[in-house]
Amino acid sequence: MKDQDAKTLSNTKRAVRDLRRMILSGELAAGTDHLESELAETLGMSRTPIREAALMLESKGLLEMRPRKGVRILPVSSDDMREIYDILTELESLAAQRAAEAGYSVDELAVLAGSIANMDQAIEAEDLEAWAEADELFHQELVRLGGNKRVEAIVAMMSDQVRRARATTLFIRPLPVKSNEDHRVVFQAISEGRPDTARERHREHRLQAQAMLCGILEKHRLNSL
Amino acid sequence: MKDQDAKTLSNTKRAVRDLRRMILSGELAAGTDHLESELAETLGMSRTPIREAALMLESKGLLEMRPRKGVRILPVSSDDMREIYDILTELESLAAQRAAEAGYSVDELAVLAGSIANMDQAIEAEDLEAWAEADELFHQELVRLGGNKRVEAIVAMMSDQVRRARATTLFIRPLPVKSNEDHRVVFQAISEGRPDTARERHREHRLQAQAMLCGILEKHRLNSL
DNA sequence: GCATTTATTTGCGTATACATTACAGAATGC
DNA sequence: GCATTCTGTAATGTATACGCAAATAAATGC
Repeated sequence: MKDQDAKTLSNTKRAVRDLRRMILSGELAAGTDHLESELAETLGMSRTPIREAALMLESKGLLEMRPRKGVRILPVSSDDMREIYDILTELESLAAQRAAEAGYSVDELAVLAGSIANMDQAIEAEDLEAWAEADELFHQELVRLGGNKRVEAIVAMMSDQVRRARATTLFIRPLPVKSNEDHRVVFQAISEGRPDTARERHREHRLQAQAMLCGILEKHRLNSL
Repeated sequence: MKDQDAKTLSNTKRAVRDLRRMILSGELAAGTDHLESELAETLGMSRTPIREAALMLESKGLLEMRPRKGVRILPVSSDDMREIYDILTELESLAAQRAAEAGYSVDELAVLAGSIANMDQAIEAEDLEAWAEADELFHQELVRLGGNKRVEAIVAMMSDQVRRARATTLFIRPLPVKSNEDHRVVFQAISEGRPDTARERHREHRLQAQAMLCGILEKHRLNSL
């Protein structure tokens, strides 16, 4: 098991993990305030590791520490979503390009291929949760193949901020059939070593996803997820 | 004055500011280790705010906290530089595009124009320090005009990591005459509202800067700045 | 009754003390 | 002489205590 909970893991790291989990799951709702001492009690530790964890999550953009008001779970507006998707578009396109340039073997592209297969399956079964998970893995793996650790870190950060919003929009948006088509084309370009195509097609893919998502958010007046 | 040192500023914030300053100036050299207690004594405060500051600077990529070894000032290799410039290239190009789309007035572009003028002056006077400062301002203002706070934050972060390296390469590199030409072209495209041109020209500008800088670093075996 | 001032409370920032743990070096067994 | 275990120490991780400043409640003057 990976549950080295009270064991090797420091309290600070546990706090980071647990708080992040609670934020992403909505247990700590966007826009709500929480005293350091409350959180400390909830997680069964003192304020010190809570503060340290909060500091880290603050620089990851998940929350904000305001003197006397407690830590505030940051909501994500549709404007925020535009900002985030703009960044994801640029950096993931770069990753796609670099992955295509790297000339990976079929073997090395196995995870990417697997996630595409899983998305296809999920669509067939109309299992949106499964699709979302596979989609997440596809993008994560794509970025990993891009070979830029900093890009990886930034994309992971942005993805965290997006995750809550996606949970909401997942069941409003149209079935992502077109999306799967895009993934296949990008994959093809990478495996055939065509950087420009990979970059450009992935870019278009992301721009469409952004337009769709922000469109939904604005239409439904979902403004602080 | 902006020196609200012991006054309104908390110790943690002072520590962030001072440590950052010490790292960028080289007073805390890349690759060196420093105990929390040492730093605390140096800055005249207890370990608590030092730890909090270190945590923040860690997530900005300037240092690393390793159990028992102290705080390590992260060196920047030429590979790191490639990663960073790849990101700067993408995000600044986006900013240039967005700035051109925004249709700013001459007035709103004053800072940008001013920094270009300063660079011209600096080149004429062969004052490289002054040129670097104006160049920094140009890029910072460009990103600000792009109107994406997150891009601004990321670029600022990456710029911090680059700064030490530039101090070293500044006097090895050729006089940045071509660079100034590029800035003018990008500025022109922005003021005339031509997003594609702004984006593409700035992209080329950055790619050339990257090639030049990484070339120098590798040639001179400067591998941990 | 309203405004202004004064208490009081509450939560954070920071210092400090303590527990923990990884490493170094000594000591012991073989 | 080598490996192994033991023990001491140094630096971190965490709890706790306390002062202070801000927010709220109470009280006083008008």
